[in-house]
Amino acid sequence: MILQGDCKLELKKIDNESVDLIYLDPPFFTQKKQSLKTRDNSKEYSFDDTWENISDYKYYIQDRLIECKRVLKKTGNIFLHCDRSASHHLRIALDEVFGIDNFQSEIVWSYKRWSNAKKGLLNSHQIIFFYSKTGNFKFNNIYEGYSATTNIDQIFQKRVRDENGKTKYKNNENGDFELVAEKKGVPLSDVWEIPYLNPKAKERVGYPTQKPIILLERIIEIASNEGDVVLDPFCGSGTTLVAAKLLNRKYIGIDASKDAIQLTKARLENPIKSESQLLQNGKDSYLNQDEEVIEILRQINAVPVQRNKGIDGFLRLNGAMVPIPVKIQKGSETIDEAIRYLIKACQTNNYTKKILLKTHSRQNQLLFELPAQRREEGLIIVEGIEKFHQMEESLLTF
Amino acid sequence: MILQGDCKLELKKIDNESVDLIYLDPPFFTQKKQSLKTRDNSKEYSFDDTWENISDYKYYIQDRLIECKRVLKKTGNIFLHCDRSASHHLRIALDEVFGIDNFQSEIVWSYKRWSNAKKGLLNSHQIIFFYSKTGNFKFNNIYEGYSATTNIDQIFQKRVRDENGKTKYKNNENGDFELVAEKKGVPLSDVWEIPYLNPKAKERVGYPTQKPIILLERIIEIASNEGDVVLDPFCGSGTTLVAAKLLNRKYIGIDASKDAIQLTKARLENPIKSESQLLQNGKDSYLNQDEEVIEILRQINAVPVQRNKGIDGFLRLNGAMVPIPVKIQKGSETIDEAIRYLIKACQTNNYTKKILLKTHSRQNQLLFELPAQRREEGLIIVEGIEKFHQMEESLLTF
DNA sequence: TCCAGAGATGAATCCACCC
DNA sequence: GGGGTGGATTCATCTCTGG
Repeated sequence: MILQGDCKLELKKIDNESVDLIYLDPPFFTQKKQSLKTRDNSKEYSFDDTWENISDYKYYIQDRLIECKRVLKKTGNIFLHCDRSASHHLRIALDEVFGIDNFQSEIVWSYKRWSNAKKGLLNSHQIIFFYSKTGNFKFNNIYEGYSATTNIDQIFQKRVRDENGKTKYKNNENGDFELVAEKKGVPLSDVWEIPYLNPKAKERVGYPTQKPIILLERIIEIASNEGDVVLDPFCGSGTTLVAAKLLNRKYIGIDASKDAIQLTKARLENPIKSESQLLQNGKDSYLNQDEEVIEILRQINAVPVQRNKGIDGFLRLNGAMVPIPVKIQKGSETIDEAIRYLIKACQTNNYTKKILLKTHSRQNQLLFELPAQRREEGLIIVEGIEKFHQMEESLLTF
Repeated sequence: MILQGDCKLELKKIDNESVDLIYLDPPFFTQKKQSLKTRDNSKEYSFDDTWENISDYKYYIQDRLIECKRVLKKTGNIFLHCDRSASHHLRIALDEVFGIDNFQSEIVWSYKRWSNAKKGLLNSHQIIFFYSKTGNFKFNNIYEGYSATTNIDQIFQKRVRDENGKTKYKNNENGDFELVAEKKGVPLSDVWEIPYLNPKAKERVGYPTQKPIILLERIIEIASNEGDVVLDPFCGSGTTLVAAKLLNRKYIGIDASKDAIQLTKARLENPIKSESQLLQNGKDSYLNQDEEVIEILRQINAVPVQRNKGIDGFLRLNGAMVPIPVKIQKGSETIDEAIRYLIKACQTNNYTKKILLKTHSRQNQLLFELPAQRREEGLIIVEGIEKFHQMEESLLTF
């Protein structure tokens, strides 16, 4: 079900205690108008969310939270996605409406993001508060694997308390240990590292602040079951509803904007979910350099580059990375091959210099001479790390 | 300088605008008395922190924050380490004392922790608020390496705006790109993954809520310079002061407890910092299993175990891990060697069963027969994955 | 001195194309 | 066709300028 209008009014159409899970991503407390055009410039979505002051904003949210509480079942849960500038006020509103005792978690959604020139730390997380309606709330535990540093042997051992009341692992009269029957794994943490929705992702529909489907899926999975009713009173582009549909939950979405409603309906008919390489393979799958190369790069104080066969790193000058690419000749490469890879990788970027660090020479390469054409292209061959350090100053001019 | 007493009074002894950096880890808002004994039970540190209600607590903190603001230089910074149950109230106190505009960051300190049986998400982060006294605050940018997925070639390119005002990378008449001079790296994020101080770390002095030195070092590095004055009005075991000393900052510590002051003084004379393997080598260094083994474990639905030469995993029954260790015979191991490793790894834990999955047999092992003694010890040799699946039901009884 | 709006920023990561 | 890599796109941005 999708409703258009202010959720304060629209929520009144929903029965008492009929919803299992609510996710809200309310407008932020900003003092300026936000807008963003879609990629093809066909549409402009904007928020005209200006409140006089923070307490107006708090009341605005609180009013709607009260309605949310009414429609929520006794076993229901609510997740409030917060704005960094007002999260503390929102939590106070939640405390007042749902009660301090029903606070369950402060979830940190952490991600990597393109940076900006801001003075200070790069802002790369958002907060989601998780409250329940009562102490008897639905929750599906998800377990993850143990950390590689965990001594898994030990956690199977039963424990006892010593004379001071501290627990220790128990061993029986033979010095052996007694075992517990089973371990389920590590419960899901409240810090979630989920990649930010990439600017180029197909999943993107051109709506500002669009959330990754996988974030909503996780919330829906832990806090509701199949067939349950999921409500999003500020549904925007409809990510929550798409996730709910994919997980076989019923859904109710509300938004004040006609455009948003239209977009949501279209998305529900054809839900697209990005298949993130990063999520599927893990970030380690991108690391393709062997330790030897990393070590040489460290010795010449270069920044390592992954994801590129022709360039292994860039040089550093006064701590900053400068556009002078370096390739380290691999054990399996002849000098000719190494040159070819490096030149190819540089062909569209006209670096004034490119450096090949020779690490070995085979019999048939002793007489190798660098062709004039290559020298013109700025290719410099350095014979080993020691030589590199001798030449370093001249190499770093460009 | 180290002062004993309530910091509200002791702070009055400090001159106006004389401190560069303040870090506070105030007592938490709990309704019960906290206490913890040292490892050898020789001493008991306790907090008698009970406030009637949250607003009493807020005023208690706010009073002290006002004094903090007075002693802080105009270029100074303050970091407030929060308790999860009161962080929102503390931030409101900070807003009131330092001003909303001087809010710089909400830092998330995230760590792995012993799990508990709590229903819901495992609570594994703490919040530190970072406020400055004015807009002109000290800040040392720290840059980190680029993500492995970043296209480093590209970020060296200059850009222009297209007709719609969107930026794109610029190429000149030849189709080549123009380059920017240098890149510094990725600014430090506001989510810090720092291992929790291990209960057995040398660094531990037996004081409750002790923080890792490295956490304090990072704060001190980004927000002050050498020779600056660092103040901790609730210095506890003195971690802040130790970190300040190690980084050549001057320090002032205040604590109400005589024991805490004594401990701090002792620590300052002989600062010990854990050399965490985890921190130095990164968590990937613990992953010592090759992909082949991981793949076999996946096929037999076992939980992989790192950090152990004799046990590669534990079996799973109905999704939960059970205490039946498995070893996968490696390509380089004879069956005898594999048995020896497995038995050795199991010697202190009397697992009723231990399983060796044979993956290959060499000529001289075709006639191998399991000695009776080994069978008594519960060792079962399974010849390959297919065989494992045939026997699975019987293997999983114990 | 303050505020609004223009202009500069900068790396993450998915997509699409190319061997 | 499948792995590799060049390219596109983003900002509930951030900073700076000018009135």
